[in-house]
Parts: sequence; C-alpha cells; structure tokens
Amino acid sequence: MGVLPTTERGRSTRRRIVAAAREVVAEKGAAGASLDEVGALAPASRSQLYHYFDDKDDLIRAVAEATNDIVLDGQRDFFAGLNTWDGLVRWTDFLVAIQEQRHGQGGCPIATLLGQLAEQHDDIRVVLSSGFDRWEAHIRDGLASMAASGELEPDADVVWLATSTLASLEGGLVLTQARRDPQALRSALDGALALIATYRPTA
Amino acid sequence: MGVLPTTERGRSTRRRIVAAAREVVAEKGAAGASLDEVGALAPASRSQLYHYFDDKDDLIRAVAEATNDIVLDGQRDFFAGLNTWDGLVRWTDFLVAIQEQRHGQGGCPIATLLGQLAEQHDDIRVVLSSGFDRWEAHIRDGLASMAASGELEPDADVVWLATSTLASLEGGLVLTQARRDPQALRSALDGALALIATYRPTA
DNA sequence: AGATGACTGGACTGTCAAGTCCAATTACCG
DNA sequence: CGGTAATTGGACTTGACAGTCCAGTCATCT
Repeated sequence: MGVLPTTERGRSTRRRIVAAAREVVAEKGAAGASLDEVGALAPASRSQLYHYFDDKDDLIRAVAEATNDIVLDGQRDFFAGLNTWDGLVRWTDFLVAIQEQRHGQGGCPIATLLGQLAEQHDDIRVVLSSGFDRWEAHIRDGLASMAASGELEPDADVVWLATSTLASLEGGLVLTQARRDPQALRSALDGALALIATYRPTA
Repeated sequence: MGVLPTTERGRSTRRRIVAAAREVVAEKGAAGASLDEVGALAPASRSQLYHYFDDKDDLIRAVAEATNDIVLDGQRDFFAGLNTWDGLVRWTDFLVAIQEQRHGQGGCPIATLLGQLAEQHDDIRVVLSSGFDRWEAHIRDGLASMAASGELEPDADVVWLATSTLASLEGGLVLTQARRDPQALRSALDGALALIATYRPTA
C-alpha cells in the first residue's frame, strides 16, 4: 500500500491526497476520477500519488476506508444517545435533515462506493462491509441498552432490529437519491421506528 | 436516441446490443464497460452500435430502461399475489431465494446503476426512479387491496407502508451485497412484514 | 433483375488517463 | 555545515477507448 509517510509533512500530503480523491470520486465516480484531477485538487504531483499509493486501486481503497470513518464520525454525537427512544428519534431526525440540506443528492457514500466497486474489487467490498458492521453495532448496542433498562421488552431481538433498521436507512437513502426527495428516507425510518416501538412496554 | 430499427433484423440486432451491454455493465460497471467488449459479446460491429445509439450515454440509458423492465418482469408472477398476506410472504421468500442463488452478489440492478450514474446523468436518474415508482406502485396496490378486503385495518397508511417496504428491500439488498449474505435481506424483509402485520386485524 | 434503403463490417483517428522515470528540493541529524 | 533520506516536480511512454468514416451486403418492392 505505498510508502507510509514518516514526517509530518508527508502525513499532511497523504491526507490532502485522500481528501481530494474522496471529493473527485464523489463527483465523478471511482472509474471516472482521474489522478490528474486528484493531483490538481490536492494539490500534489503525479509522483506524490505514486509515492504514497501503489496504484489507483490502492488510492480508492484508502478512499473507502476514509469514507467509513467520515460517515460514522458524522453521527458520533448521536450514537451515544441510541440507548433511549428519544435519542433514536433525534438520530433519525438528524439523518433526514442532512438529506434535506443536500436536496437528496449523493445517497449514502458507503453504499455508493459499494455499488461501484463491490463486484470488481472484493477487498474494497470487505472494507465497506466493515463500515456497515460498525454502524450496525452502534444501533444494536443502543437497542440492547434499551432492552436492559426496560425501555424495550427484554425478549426484543435487538440483532434483528438493528439489521432491519440499518436496512431501512440504507434503502431510504437509495430511494431519496433516486427521487431527490428526503421524504422517502423519512418514511423508511418511520417504519423502522414503528417496528421498534412495537417492543416498547405498554406503560 | 439513434435510429429506430424498422426491420425485424434490425430490431433483433438492437436487442442483442442492449442485452450484451447490460451484461458487460453488470460485470464491469457503466464506466468500465467498453463498446468494443459490448460489440464482441452481442455480437455487433462498431457502426451498428452507433447506428442504433447516439453515443455511449445513449446506450447506457437504454440499459437503464431495460434493467427496469427486467427487474419488474422477474417479479410479475408475484405482484398479483401481493393482495394477500400469504402472497406477501411468498414474494419475500422469492426475493431471498434469488439472493441465495446468487450468493448475495450483484445487489439490486436498479440501485447499482443508480449509484454509478445518478449524480452525473440526471436523465438516467429519472429513468431509474421511475422503475422504483412502478415497483412501489405494485406493493401499494397489493396493500390497498388487503385493506379493502379487510386483511388489513382500513386506516393502515398503505402509501407509507409501501415506501417503507421497498426501502427495507433495497437496504436489505445493499447489506446483502456488502456481506455476501442473504440473511441481511431476510432480516430486512422480516422487519417490513412485521410492520405490516401490526395492521392485521387481531382476528 | 435491378433499384433502393436498411443494415453491417472494420480500419482509422484523436484524446486522455495510468503508470514510469529521474532529477531537484527539502527537512533532519550528527 | 555536510550528508542522508524523505519528499516533490513534471516530462514521457504506453495503451485503451470513444467516436468517425466509407465501402460493402442484404432484404424487399416493383
């Protein structure tokens, strides 16, 4: 995977390259992103790219890893709150608000990369899959806390609910991207919430 | 959009081209699909491609339209049955069985194209969006029939349930593609079914 | 049969992008 | 300082691909 930078200057250059690559890939797609454009945006010269990455595939893999981190970091403040019903609702509101800001463009960055790369680059598929795993784990942990604290009935299958909730989220993003309408995500997440709500003790 | 064939032979050639293009695009992605490869697979020569299609974008648009039709035609036998609970369950079983056959590869063809093309080709985004619209309409019609016949409570919001169900399906396919595990789709669809079930009259 | 227009074959061109190479520059350490 | 390794710049090579062009074939109608 190329040379790892040992100096602060090198780390900064590498970071700039990955950030620029994320941007270009988001705009043009992985196949349509040219190294010239990445270099121009970073800015970094051709040999810097090949100094820090073996080849284009290697750079795209770094983009995939960075994308996982960014998507999850963006929700960090909400993950801790997933152990209460109100926190769950606030999280969904946040996700819908993001889509409204973006006018439904872009979809889920992880899923977008997955659709472009999964069938041709199995190693990248695995990277992106681990992003979903981490995401789902946050949801599952939150639901498990709710079950432990009595906010959900103790027999609620939190593993299933977490998978199902993440699926609703991802599917809602797909439909939102297709229609340029965040309402699709809202409906999908309301469905996920309603399903979880069936496991709330009837006071 | 290129010349429309007037003879049977021409129609057959055009069909072969689109079918070959679908296959190559599924394997290599839209950007990675070369016209040489499409021509070799069809088989059809370079000028046949440019006889029936203006350019590569035009061909990809035809692929998108054909993909909509194929995905929906593949479920035609089940759409009619979505007006009963058992039919709904059979439909989900069918969808999961397909993924098991494919070992979770490929995801939803419509969503895959969407992720590759939506942000750069708005016209293709609209085509694929209409595919989702038709899909959702089948689900909604089935649920509406159930509500009309008393299999669902009359106040069930079938528009919401249909959107939410399609989102679960699409999200389940995304996770299945990422993990190469159809269980993710099973969980997602079980979630959708469980939500719908909350609107079944408690006999 | 011959004319007409639909259809087909494949060589050719220009462009653009990935990857290579080597020389120049910079930071750091004794 | 002088040496050494890390880092940087950009020209160059090679190959692939989209799109063009024109000559040739086939089906059909009179």
